[in-house]
Amino acid sequence: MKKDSGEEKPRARAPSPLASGRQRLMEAALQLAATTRSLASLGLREVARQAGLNPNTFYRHFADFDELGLAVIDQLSGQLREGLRERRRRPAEAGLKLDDPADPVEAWRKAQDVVRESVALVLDFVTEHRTAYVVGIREMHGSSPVLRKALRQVLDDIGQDMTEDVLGALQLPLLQREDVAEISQLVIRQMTFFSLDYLEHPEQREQIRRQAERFVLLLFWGAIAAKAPQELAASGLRFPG
Amino acid sequence: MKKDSGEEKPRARAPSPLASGRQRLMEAALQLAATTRSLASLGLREVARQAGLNPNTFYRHFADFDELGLAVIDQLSGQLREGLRERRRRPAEAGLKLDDPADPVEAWRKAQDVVRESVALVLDFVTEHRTAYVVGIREMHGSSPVLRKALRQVLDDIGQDMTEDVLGALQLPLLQREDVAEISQLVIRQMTFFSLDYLEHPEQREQIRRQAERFVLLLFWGAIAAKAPQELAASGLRFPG
DNA sequence: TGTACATCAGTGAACGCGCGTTCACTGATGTAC
DNA sequence: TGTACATCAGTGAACGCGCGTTCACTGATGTAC
Repeated sequence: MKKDSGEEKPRARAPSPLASGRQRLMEAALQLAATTRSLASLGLREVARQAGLNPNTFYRHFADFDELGLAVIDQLSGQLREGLRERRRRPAEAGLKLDDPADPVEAWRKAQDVVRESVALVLDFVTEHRTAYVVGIREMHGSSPVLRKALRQVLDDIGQDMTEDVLGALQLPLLQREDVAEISQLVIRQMTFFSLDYLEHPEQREQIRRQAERFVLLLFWGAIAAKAPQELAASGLRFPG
Repeated sequence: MKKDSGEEKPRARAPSPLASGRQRLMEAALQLAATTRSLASLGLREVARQAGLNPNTFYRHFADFDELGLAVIDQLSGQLREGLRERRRRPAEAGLKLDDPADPVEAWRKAQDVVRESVALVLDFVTEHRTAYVVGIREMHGSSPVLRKALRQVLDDIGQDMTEDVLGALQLPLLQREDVAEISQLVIRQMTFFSLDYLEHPEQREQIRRQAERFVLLLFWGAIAAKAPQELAASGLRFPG
């Protein structure tokens, strides 16, 4: 024996064919959920057919249909959040210092650039991962409490990532972490609407992109003005547009 | 003959049993959609069973299942929008005049009251019409393009109602109609999240209510501060909270 | 007014079909010794 | 190293069941004349 016996059943096995049956079933389910109905209403045979497999092969990988649904959502969640994280890795922006008397105008212009880049990142991302995104949003409002909760959590996690990003990239001394966190959640949620509009109306993409940017800026502007209207007025900053 | 003949087939018939078969089928579908799956994935026999009718009776009222889906959404849309309209009818509030040097503080306090009442109205409404609301939001993100479009339209219509309300109840000389319309759409969309949170977490209702109020105020504050930071600072208004 | 007819919601039986699930089997691959 | 065995993804046939849909029928009610 190579190892002490009795610990646990040897489980290590070569992953072998990378596009395994399990993966093919999950991709088939995602594809069908995006184009036909909700995940929960898909049929076992329907999914197996789409994956090019015998209906019974399903049982080699999943005990029942719920298990496949959860596996799909799990993978999809990781894909959404990790995809966004990866895209976001870039040199941190120089800080926006609203209380820096040197050049608040230039600082605010830089903040606008950050917002513009972030909005573009999200919209490009949903375009690239359209299927996963559409299904994710759909199931977030679907009838399965488990999936619903999981996907709400994904959205909140993304909101937390955004909070860290903003705190890292911009120095907004007037806003505290909790203010930024609140705004981040509002922005992430609103972006689900902008994103779906963006996907469904390719001819209005530029307009939707601008609306989204304006919304984000409006919230930050409002939050800063709520904290310190005097300082904002004194800075001489102008809201864009 | 009682009337000139040939005009058109006489169609008038007594509505007879008010809870007619058609209505019972629609209510059964709505109930099932709220608790099990999406409208599109319901079965004809399933709905008939829930309605206490023979499966064939379905064909007396609808050609196919899509027709029932549309009828349900139609009724639901009217219920949502009309319900909100009816609740809103009340004496118009006295105006908020930010440029009125007399007492902008008092005017802003009144605006806060309006926001508070409006948010409460929406949250009470969704609690009361929970089934219709949940299904509506679900189908707005569902897989049927027809239903999706119809429900987005409902949301936009409600946004327009809100725009008229705000323009009627508050006098915000710094904001133009298009500004208010933009904010209204953002608020209505964000309220779908607040509303679902509100329904699903009864123990956090007061907190969610406050978050929603704060969001609305933040947007208006931001829009005013974007247009006229100097005037806002000069007015001496303080953002609540 | 009566009478014959059309309309319409609803019923029950029957159909063919696709579904989820079970069973017995194959063939490839990793593991024990 | 060879050999026997366990594991596992995948197959094909078969099952009983609920589905959507069709057909022929009923009984109530409104309309024509």
